Amino acid sequence: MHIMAINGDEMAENTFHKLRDEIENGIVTGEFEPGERLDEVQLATRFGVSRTPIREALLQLAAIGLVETRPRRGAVVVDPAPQRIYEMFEVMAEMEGMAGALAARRHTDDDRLALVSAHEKCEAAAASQDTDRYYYDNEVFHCAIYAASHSRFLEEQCTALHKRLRPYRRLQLRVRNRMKVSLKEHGEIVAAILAGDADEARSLLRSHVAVQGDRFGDLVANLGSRPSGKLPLVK
Amino acid sequence: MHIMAINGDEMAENTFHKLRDEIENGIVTGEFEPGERLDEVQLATRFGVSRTPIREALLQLAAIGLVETRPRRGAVVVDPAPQRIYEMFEVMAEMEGMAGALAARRHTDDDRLALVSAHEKCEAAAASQDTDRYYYDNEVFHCAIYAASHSRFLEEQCTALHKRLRPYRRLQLRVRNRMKVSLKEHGEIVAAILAGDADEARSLLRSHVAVQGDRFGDLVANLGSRPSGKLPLVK
DNA sequence: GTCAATCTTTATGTATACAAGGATAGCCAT
DNA sequence: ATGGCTATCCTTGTATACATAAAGATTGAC
Repeated sequence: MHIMAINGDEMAENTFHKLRDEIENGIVTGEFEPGERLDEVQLATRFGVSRTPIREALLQLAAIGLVETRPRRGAVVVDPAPQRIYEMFEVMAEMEGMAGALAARRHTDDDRLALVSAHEKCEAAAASQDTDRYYYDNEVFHCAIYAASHSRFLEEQCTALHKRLRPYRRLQLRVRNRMKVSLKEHGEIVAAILAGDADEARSLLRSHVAVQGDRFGDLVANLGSRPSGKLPLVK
Repeated sequence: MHIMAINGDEMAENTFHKLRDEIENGIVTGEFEPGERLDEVQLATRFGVSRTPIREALLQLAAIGLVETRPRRGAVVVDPAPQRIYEMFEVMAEMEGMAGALAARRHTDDDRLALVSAHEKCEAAAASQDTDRYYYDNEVFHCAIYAASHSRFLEEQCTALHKRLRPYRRLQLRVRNRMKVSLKEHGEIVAAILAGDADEARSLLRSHVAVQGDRFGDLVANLGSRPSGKLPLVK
C-alpha cells in the first residue's frame, strides 16, 4: 500500500517540466531580461542537465509565447512593444470582466469566503504599505474571481495571461497611490459580485485591469527604466 | 488555399515545425481521434524522422493544449468533456464579441472591403448549398473581423481558439438550416461593424458564436456520432 | 584604411544510445 | 478459479554524438 500523495493534480513532474517552470519563472521575474538570448548549453550546465530537456522546456515556452525562436538562431525572451503590451492588457481586461460577470452569477458560498478573505488580505497588505505583499495578495484575489466564474477553461486562460503580464503589472504598482486606488476598486468589485450584479462586476473589472489614459503613459515610462533593451553592440 | 503572406520573416521551418503543423492538422481534422494515443516511435517511422523532432512537436502541442501528456505514459489527443467544449465556446463568443466591437470602431477601408468580400463569398457558398465551401469561407469571414480589430494580440488569440474549436464548429453546421441562420447573422454583423455600432456588433457576435440553448444539445448529440466521419477539411 | 570574401568557430537541429519507470503477462498461493 | 506478486518487456525520458548553418575572425584586395 503506497501512500499516494498525489491529489488530483499530479506532482510527478519530469525534468523538463521543472525546467520549464524554472525558466518561465525566471522570465516573469525579470531574471532573464526581455530580448535576452537563452543559450542552450549555458542553461544546461547551469541546471546540471543535458541540452535535451532544456530544448523541450524552451520549445514549450515558445509555444506559450514567452520566448521566440528563430530557426538556427536559438531562443530569446520576448520583448513586446508597448503597443502589444497594451493589447494584452486590453484582452486581459475583457477576460477578467467576463470572469467577474460569470462569478457574479455563479459564485457559491465557498467562493464568497475565498473572495472576501483574499480582499481582506489585500487590505492588510495595503495598510502596512507592503508593496510586495500586496502584489502577491492581489494575484490571489484575481485568481479567486477566476475560480468563482466556474469556467475551468476561462480560469486557465486568465491565469496564463495574468502570468504573462506579471512583469508589467508589477511596474504599475510603482505608480504613486496605485495600491490605494486598486484596493478601493477591489472593494467595489467584491460588492458587485456578491450582489450578483454581473454587468457592474464586468465593467468594474474591465476598467480595473485596463491600461487606459494616463496609466498607459505611466506604463511606457516605467518600461524605459527597465534594465532591458540590450542595445545591439556597435562594432 | 491561404495566401500566406510572407512578411519579411522567413518561412524557413525546421523539421519539428512542420511535424507540429502536420500533427496539429491531423488532430483538428479528426485523423487523430480524441483520446487516441500518439506513439512516438510510430509517428517517427511514419514521418521518416527520429523521435527527437516528434517529441518536440508533441510537447509544443501539449503546451498549446491540443494534446495531454502524462509522465512516462506518453501523449494523447485531448478529449474535452462537453462541459469544457461549452466553456471554450463561451470564451470564444466573448473574444469574438470584443473583436467585433473593436472592429466597429477601428476598421479601415481595406477592412471594409475584406469583410464585405468574405461575406459575399459566404453568401455564394450558402446559395450553392456547399457546406464545405461555406465552412471555409466562414473561417475567412471571422478572420477578417479579427484582423479589423487592429489588435494583433487579440487576433492571434482568436485564431488559436478558433482552430481548437474547428472540429466542433463543423459539427454544428450539420444541424439543419444552421448555414442559413448563420449567414443571416453574418449580414447583421457586417452591418453593425460598418455602421460603427460597437455594442451591437459585440452582442450580435456573442450570440452568433455562443452555443446556447438548443445548440448545445445539438452539439452534444453530434459529438456521439463523431468517430464515424473523419472530417474532410478544406485546406 | 576599408571592405569583402573565405575560413573557422560555435551553437542549433537531428539522430542514436542508454537508463528507468509503467504495463502486461505469467506464476504462485489461497 | 481468482487475486496478488513478480519478472520481463516496452515506452518514455535524458544524455551524447554527429551534421549543418550562421556568426565571427582573419586575410587579402582595392
